[in-house]
Amino acid sequence: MKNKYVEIYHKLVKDIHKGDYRAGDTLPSEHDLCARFETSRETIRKALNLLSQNGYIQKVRGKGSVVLDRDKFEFPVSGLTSFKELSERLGQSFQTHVHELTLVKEAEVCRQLNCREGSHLWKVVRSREIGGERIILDRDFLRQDLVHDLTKEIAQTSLYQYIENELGLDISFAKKEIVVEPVTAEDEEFLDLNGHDQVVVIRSYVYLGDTTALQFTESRHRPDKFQFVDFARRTKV
Amino acid sequence: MKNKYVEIYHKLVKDIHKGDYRAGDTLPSEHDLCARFETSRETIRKALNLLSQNGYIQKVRGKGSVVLDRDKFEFPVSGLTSFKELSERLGQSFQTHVHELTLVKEAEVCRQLNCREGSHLWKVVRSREIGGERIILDRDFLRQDLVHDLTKEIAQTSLYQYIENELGLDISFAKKEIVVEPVTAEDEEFLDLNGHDQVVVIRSYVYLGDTTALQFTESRHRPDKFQFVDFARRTKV
DNA sequence: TTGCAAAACTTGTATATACAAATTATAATC
DNA sequence: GATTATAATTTGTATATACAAGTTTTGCAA
Repeated sequence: MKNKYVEIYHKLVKDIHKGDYRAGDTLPSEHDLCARFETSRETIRKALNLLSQNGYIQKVRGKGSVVLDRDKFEFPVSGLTSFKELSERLGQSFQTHVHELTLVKEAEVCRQLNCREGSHLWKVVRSREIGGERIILDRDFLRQDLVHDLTKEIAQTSLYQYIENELGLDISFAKKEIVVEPVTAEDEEFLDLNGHDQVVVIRSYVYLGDTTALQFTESRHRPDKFQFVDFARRTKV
Repeated sequence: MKNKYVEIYHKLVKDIHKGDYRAGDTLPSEHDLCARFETSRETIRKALNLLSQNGYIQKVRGKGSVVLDRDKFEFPVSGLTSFKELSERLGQSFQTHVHELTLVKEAEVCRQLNCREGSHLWKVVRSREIGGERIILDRDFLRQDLVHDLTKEIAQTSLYQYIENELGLDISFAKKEIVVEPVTAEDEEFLDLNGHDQVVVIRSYVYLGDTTALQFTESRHRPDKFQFVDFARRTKV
């Protein structure tokens, strides 16, 4: 909360969620916002660009910044969101079971994370229980040279929170892939599959701000409980 | 191609694809790019921000703009990409079958597109054949007050191209949802399901630059041929 | 009242400057 | 040679100005 334009962004997001501005309304003009926040127009425009990128507003030249209806996609699986953040938004009772927490050497994963083939990786296998059913199986591989110590308690609460807040690592971006695959023996062991013979698999490579790879994650979801919601802007060719 | 910073963005994208800059390299500094393109630093920074948003580079303070490895996610299903653009990238033989092209009144869809309940909608049902198999079923609803005329030929080639280039409508953003659902009778009729009893469903609402809703699309994919690849930046809380 | 033109307003682009913060290269010192 | 301090390089933030382009409002004239 040190940058002025990020602060203004958060303030405006809060105002929209509060209902001060409703879908279809226009925000105050950039000029007015300059006066209100006592700052320059470029700073206001940086804040508005953040709102635009995250699907809160659509800027229309000559008109203003029109507030969009985000209700329908208030499922933030889109960005880089942790299971804990997701569950909290859902408001449902959830539970994490840690099935494995070991140091391994996986040459293939090492190669994809750009670390030495002989180096150690944390392997974490967790199932996620929501509403009494185990519907998500997470398999994580983390570079041990970046995350030295890891406990069952941390794996049970929030990996991301530990990595970002405790270790101070700067998680910055991820590449992810979503596909559908047949269930494995491990899926059958740790999930309540309810007769399903396929799972939705989200594979992610997570990177730090200095572009070093940190983590590979495979998140396996029971199909009937899976939903991915996204806001996408058309990239003009 | 009128804006300077968009032009610079395209030039740099082309250079990266050409191999002038490889993954791990740093681009020339902002100062150097100013000199090369004979422009101001802010203009260069706008171009670099586009590269960053689209996953081409990661900016590191004090260091420079590091080129990322986009090879693994060169599947542009992520943005707002049409089937035609997708197929061309895949380089495979593809074919579109138009099964239905009618004017209908669907109160439910009208409501979600924010148009009068009585107004007409184009309903387009198409199957997509790739490599000899019909694996995608697209069901489109378009507002007829915005797209007056529609022919089978247009539906067979590219709706987006017609809408953007011929009609001059400015497609700007979309909300989309990805879920897995059981197959319907229509799926069985128009798709080569190959024994699958579930399909991946992508529902999208497409909007114009002035925030008016244009289109609702339901794209149903055979699970084994479905892949969604995404680049996501962590939105700092 | 109606219609048109002008003005005012709003966002978009381009440029310039100053300083902060992080990294890297250089030089000096031990 | 190794370490440390300094300088140079590079990106980040904040501010300011000027003009372009699209929309809305105003006001004048018929």
